[in-house]
Amino acid sequence: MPELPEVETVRRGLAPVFEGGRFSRVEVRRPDLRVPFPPGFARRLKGRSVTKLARRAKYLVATLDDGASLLIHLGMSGSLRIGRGIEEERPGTFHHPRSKDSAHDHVVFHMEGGTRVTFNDPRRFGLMDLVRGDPEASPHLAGLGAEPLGETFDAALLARLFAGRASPLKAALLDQRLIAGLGNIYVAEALWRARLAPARAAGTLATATGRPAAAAGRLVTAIRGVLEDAIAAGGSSLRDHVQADGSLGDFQHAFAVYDREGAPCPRPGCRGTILRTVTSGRSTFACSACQR
DNA sequence: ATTGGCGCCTGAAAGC
DNA sequence: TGCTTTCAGGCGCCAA
Repeated sequence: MPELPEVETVRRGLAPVFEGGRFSRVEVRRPDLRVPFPPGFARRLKGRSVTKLARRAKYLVATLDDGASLLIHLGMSGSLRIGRGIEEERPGTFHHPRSKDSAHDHVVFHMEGGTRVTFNDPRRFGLMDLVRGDPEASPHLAGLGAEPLGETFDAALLARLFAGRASPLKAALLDQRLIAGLGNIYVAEALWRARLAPARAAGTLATATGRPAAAAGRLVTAIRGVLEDAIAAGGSSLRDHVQADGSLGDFQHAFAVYDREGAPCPRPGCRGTILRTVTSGRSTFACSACQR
């Protein structure tokens, strides 16, 4: 759920608070999320300042002034709230509308100056870790594939990654070891934009010599485009979010196929209908007419 | 070595 | 109306 665009939206909302800020105290209200907090988590954060808040795939990476890094993954239902005093607002997250329940406020970062950042995660699929040295070398990030918004992500790279793979495009795109940051929603949207069927073999995007097929270029453009559009929409939802009912962000209204089973395909001239199929127990949405 | 499937976890929605 | 069941999915793990 929080996929790359949602995490980037959260990063942008949180950066003004974290960057240059210092943790006066960190409250950890349970021993674990999806995995245990590392030993001494709260103690090691206390007194540290954040020099930079970055994003890698779906991870937030806060660089600390002692050289360590705080990693935060939102899982499926994680959100971060910024507040001081009684009032709090969310910097823009993908969370459940009524999950404001403080019973799920698992971590509270108290910043010097009085601002609070509260991590809420009803389903506890999120995780936090504290790693020393280069965070890219940490177990969480080391195995991640290409950053889809990075400069090196192009048709040639995609063709190399997918060459020889018999697995469906959908599975290949969801594999974080190949391309990192896409989830079920944006994979569906990107494949629709590229007019590619989810079940098509990933290897068909490369020629026999390993060069990119035309479809590889379309897919790269589609991935970048859908992520950029979603980030732009998430950003715009930030303002609304303050008075918010907890909606996803504007981009949900722009879905072409995701969660639109039975709807007419929105592609001009296409008379197809959006179909929902289930693969590995997961919903897949696509137009059977224009996606090949 | 890849690739598919399961289960974690909770709340919303659908079903009876 | 109220209870029960299903579904959502990121990701680690296991199995074929």
